[in-house]
Amino acid sequence: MLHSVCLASPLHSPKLKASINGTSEVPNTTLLHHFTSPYELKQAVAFLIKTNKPLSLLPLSRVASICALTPDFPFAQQIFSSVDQQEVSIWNSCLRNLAEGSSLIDAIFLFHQMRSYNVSLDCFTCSFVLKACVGLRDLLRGRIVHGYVEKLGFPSNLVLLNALLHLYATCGAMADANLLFDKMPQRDVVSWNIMITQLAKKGDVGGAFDLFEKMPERNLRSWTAMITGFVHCGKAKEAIRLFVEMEETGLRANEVTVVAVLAACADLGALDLGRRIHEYSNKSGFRRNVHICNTLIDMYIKCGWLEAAKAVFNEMKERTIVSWSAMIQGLAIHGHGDEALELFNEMIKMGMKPNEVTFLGILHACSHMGLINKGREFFTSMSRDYNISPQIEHYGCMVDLLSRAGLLQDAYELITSMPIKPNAVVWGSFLGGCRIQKDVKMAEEAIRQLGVLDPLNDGYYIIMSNIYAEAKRWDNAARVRKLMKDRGVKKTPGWSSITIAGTTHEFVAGDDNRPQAEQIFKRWDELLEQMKSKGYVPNTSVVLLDIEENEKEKYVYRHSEKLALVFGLMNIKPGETIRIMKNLRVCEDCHAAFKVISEIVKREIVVRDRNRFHCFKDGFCSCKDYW
DNA sequence: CTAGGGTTAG
Repeated sequence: MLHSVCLASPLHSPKLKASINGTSEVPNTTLLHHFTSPYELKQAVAFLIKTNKPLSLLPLSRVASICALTPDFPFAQQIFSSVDQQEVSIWNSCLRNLAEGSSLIDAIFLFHQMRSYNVSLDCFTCSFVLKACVGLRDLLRGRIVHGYVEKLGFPSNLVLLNALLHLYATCGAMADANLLFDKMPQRDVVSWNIMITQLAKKGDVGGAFDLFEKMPERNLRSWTAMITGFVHCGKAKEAIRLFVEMEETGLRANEVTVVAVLAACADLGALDLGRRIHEYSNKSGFRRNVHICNTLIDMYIKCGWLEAAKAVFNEMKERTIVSWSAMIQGLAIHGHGDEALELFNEMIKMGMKPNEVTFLGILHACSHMGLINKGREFFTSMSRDYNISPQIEHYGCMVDLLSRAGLLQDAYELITSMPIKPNAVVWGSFLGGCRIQKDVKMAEEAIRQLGVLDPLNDGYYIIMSNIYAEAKRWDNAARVRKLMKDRGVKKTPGWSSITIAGTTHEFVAGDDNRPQAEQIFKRWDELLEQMKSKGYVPNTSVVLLDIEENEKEKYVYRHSEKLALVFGLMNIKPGETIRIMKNLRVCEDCHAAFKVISEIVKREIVVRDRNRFHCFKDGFCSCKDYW
């Protein structure tokens, strides 16, 4: 009886026997579970046939994964036909592994194998292969799968439609995405979330918010997507506002929400909220989440609290390249380039492989310390030793490094010989160097290029006119300002802000129209006396107007960062660090003044400008006056 | 427990 069953089973199908012909060795039974190639699989099958055992003893998912991408696909099919499980589901789980791993191309290939060997596909097959298409941004292949979805008869499966929506939106085919979204027979919260995320990613945060307001129901992911969207589009304040609103609805932030809100805090320099979120995160058990830790590092760095960033970094059990790069970059912009380089060495020792961002931080560190040769070495080393070819940003850093250090000729040669077309940032760095070196001729070359590359950016005109003014070439300075006016370029108003007890106070230059304005001016006058006795002399060269010297002094005394500082001295209790943010670069006179003031008032003053941090303490600045 | 959406450093 047993014998006849065996005869009837596909075990003894002639085809299968034929296909394992040539395997003469009798395999070890361990091969039944540990075969790693179709060849070994065939030995295992031969063994089973010879010993009259069922093929179902084979681990089927292993059979599938070994044959999936080979010409032995039909061999696996024959095995599956003898077992009590749907063939398609075995291939599907294999497909899923590929699509969720790093072999997306293989997932696509397996899909085509399944097609050509007539496996009857189901929704899951389509779903998994769509995931691979999205990961590969392979819109064309995705459209083909879309065709199958229609043809196979599940065109109204909501999960699949959402996967297709995701595909179109992610691959930039917003027209298709919109069309699909509009004609979907029904939508759920996932459909809306996909649209919101992708619109915001494309910069259409207004469109995203429209949908967010319109959607019938929102879940935590909807809020998170919208908060992330605002942050991504540079609207950190809106992100925070939305987060507060979300909390009011009673929803609790998860890890991803926390990352989004921390990123908003980093942008705004909102240390108080950042600390609150940090506490919340710890209380919620997110302490070990690497994304969160990395974002915390960035947040503390951008809020000017380097020590807190270090503490988070040091406590991390596992670090990724992002953790290291964020910390290195943070040390660099805080003026601790030496520590940044040490950290880089430590990282290399630990076997961590640097990437292009890591080198950006390193070059930054060298640039801010004037380490020309070290910078050059790293620049060479990155492609030679780490196989990372420099991007435009790295060239920008090098041009900054060289020109800032006075090597304008070298910088110019680098610009004209670089294999990528120099952009405005590169020429802008060069122009900045020209200003430090007071090289009018080179600056004129830079501004010529910038007039084409980025004619509406006010910063470059200001620097140029500054260079002329410092050379006392008032006519030329005026000409640049007129050029600006003719081209309709508006000067970005400078502002400084300081946060006291959760309220942010913004100052613009000459601000006399606010409460406490009189007291601020009075306190400034007192300070000025002390400053002068310590040798402070106003540096009026930063004033671009051709006016009387004492008029110029009045201008510099009312710079926004000075007003913010005095306001802070009056309202923040003694001993506490004063943190100021500025949207432009800190001016030279303010820089000199802050050094003296830090000594007089015996407090630490941290200023975040648009490029870096200045930490003033005991009469010195962490940038060592090289910025 | 075979499927779809939100995350970090420049």
